[in-house]
Amino acid sequence: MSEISVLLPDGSSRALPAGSSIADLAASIGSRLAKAAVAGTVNGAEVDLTVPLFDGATVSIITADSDAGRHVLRHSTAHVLAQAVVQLFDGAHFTIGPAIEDGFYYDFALPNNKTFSDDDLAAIEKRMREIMKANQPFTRSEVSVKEALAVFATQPYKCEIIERVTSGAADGSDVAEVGSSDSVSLYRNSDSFVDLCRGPHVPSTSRLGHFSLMKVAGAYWRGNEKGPMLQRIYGTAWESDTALKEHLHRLEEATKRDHRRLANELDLLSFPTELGGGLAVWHPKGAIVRKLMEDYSRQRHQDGDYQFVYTPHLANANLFAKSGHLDFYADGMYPPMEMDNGTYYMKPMNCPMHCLIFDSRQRSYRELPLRLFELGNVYRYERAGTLHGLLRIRGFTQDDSHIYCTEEQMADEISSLLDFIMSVLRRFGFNDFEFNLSTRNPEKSVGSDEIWEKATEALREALDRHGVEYKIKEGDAAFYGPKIDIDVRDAIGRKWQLSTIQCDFNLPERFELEYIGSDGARHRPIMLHRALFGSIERFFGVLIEHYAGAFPSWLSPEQVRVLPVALAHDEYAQSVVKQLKKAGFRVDIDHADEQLGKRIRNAKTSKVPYVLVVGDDDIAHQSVGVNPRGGEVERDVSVADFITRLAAEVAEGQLGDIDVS
RNA sequence: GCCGGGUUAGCUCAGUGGUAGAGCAACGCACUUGUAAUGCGUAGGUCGUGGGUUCAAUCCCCACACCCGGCUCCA
Repeated sequence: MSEISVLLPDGSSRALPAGSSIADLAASIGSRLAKAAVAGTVNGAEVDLTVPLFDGATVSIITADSDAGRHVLRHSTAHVLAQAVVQLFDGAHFTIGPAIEDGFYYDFALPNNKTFSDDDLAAIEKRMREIMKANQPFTRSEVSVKEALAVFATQPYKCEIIERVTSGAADGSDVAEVGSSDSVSLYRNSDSFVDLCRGPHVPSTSRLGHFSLMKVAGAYWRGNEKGPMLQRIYGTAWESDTALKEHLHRLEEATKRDHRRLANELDLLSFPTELGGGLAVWHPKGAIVRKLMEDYSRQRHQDGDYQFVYTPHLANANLFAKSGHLDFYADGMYPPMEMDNGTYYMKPMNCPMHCLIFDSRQRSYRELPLRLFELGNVYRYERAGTLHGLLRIRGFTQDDSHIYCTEEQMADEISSLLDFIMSVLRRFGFNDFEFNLSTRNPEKSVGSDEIWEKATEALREALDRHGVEYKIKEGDAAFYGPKIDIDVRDAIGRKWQLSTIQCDFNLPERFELEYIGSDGARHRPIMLHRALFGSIERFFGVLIEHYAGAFPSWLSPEQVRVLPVALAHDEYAQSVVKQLKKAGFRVDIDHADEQLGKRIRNAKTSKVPYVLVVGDDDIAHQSVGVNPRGGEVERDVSVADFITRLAAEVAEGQLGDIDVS
């Protein structure tokens, strides 16, 4: 019997009978591996477990509990979803169904523009489980384009995909479905169901099952809002029931820290219907946190040689015509107000006004870099369906700065900005940063090749100088210049885009900004836009979710709550409150008209960092019982001691306990 | 803006073609309590807004506002 030898990822080689597959290889290594294997790679390409191996191949086994393995499970589950829908809904057209983070989706078009209901979802899930129980093998085949078009004669979307791929017009999503060669690969898992797919897939439907259909939503075909609206079914799928349960549990935890829910529960702010969509009012407790955020921001900007400016909320339309924003973004601005002396708009950004300040007198190179800073209120008419609590809002406040500098100063300025940004974000408990460099989109940009090259290089240099890793987002820049975006990860690992540094070659041009150089000649400055929080509102929303509402003591609206054990201790409690207030803390008293346990509970659910309980012993010793959020009770702490400790914690910006449960 | 689902007491939510209920919160009384829910009682709602169908609408239909989940968009 002839043998072949294959190379494994650890560098070892393994002999197998000729004709062996990856499944055979896995079985020869161990039964657990065989059970966990869902696909493999041969010379780097992902393939099905059943593919026969050849002598000298480099082979790896993809197991269900790896990222690649889960991807295969999810994609295969998506196929079964399509199969179930096609079986249950006569005349349904199926389109594409990729694996995504944590799961998969599949897009369908139902006859007569029908839509799926929750009951439908339950029925579909039931059918999927039947298909999985039936243990149908996924069988791959390659057919010609002509044959494929015949197979999918009743599926117009599939035909469109096939035609796009073969005509070379395909994009990434098409290729994932089909592959990109002259032939088309199909996966058939019963006589009644076949789908276009590049694969790989699990060997049979019985390998699936730890999944759940999550929700149904509308989605445009090809993401084109002028195209047809399809019905998208989202699901999640995992390698085990345990993993599935953990995922569902994570979703529940994320719901608990939803900033809209917590903002309401903690009485921070609200979105009154009477105000209109996307507009918030800040209640006293939210306003305290906001003020602390703003105070901190102002202090840091003052230390960083920024100059503070103020500009109005309204401007004559001429200003936005000059800046070019009216041409590009009129739809996203609140409608114009016609006045006696012209047309006015709410400002959707502060930059044009800062340019006016720069241009208000002649500028010297000696003034550069000139850093103008404003907590600027702007209004953008975000489309109704896009509003999302504080994260997408119509009236908001940017911690906005525009820095005017020379080309030579650009790299240093950007580099120190990166330090500045990270230092500020760390104060708010963010330590995990990701950087993205967005480069020019040649189809949609202003400015010379030379200046784009220079600016992109300056951004790149600043990133390199910090030794941080970054992703390039090709063509993702604004039309006026390249940018760096900074994402942070929160306490439960979710990613948020917060800060941005953008180069702008457009506004200095349009406003004809100039400074006098050391050579006595006029030069055009480079303009940098940058925001650290992005918007105060959005940042606050992210902070609420990051801390799950349990703000660190320096930010907490109520830092201490004092509870007298009984009425007799009220006077002493008041004196403790007085001392704490004198020390500058935000403190409340909760009188003894309810049981102590109840009042402790109330304080805990309000997420107050420190509960102080005072009774007879404390009056005798001038002490307090300290019950810290997320910590152990400590009795007989002297008031002076507690003040010293809390003062140190607040001053050092100790970030308290981040609830990562 | 598009596709779905919603809007009932301060909050979280039940419910019905014959004008409504729970828990928590509020208020009152009793209890005076040493570390996460004391007991009893009281009050509180034009059932999002405006039309329509009906003898009768919180419930069915239409429009609008706002919210939620997605899509698209995000200077």
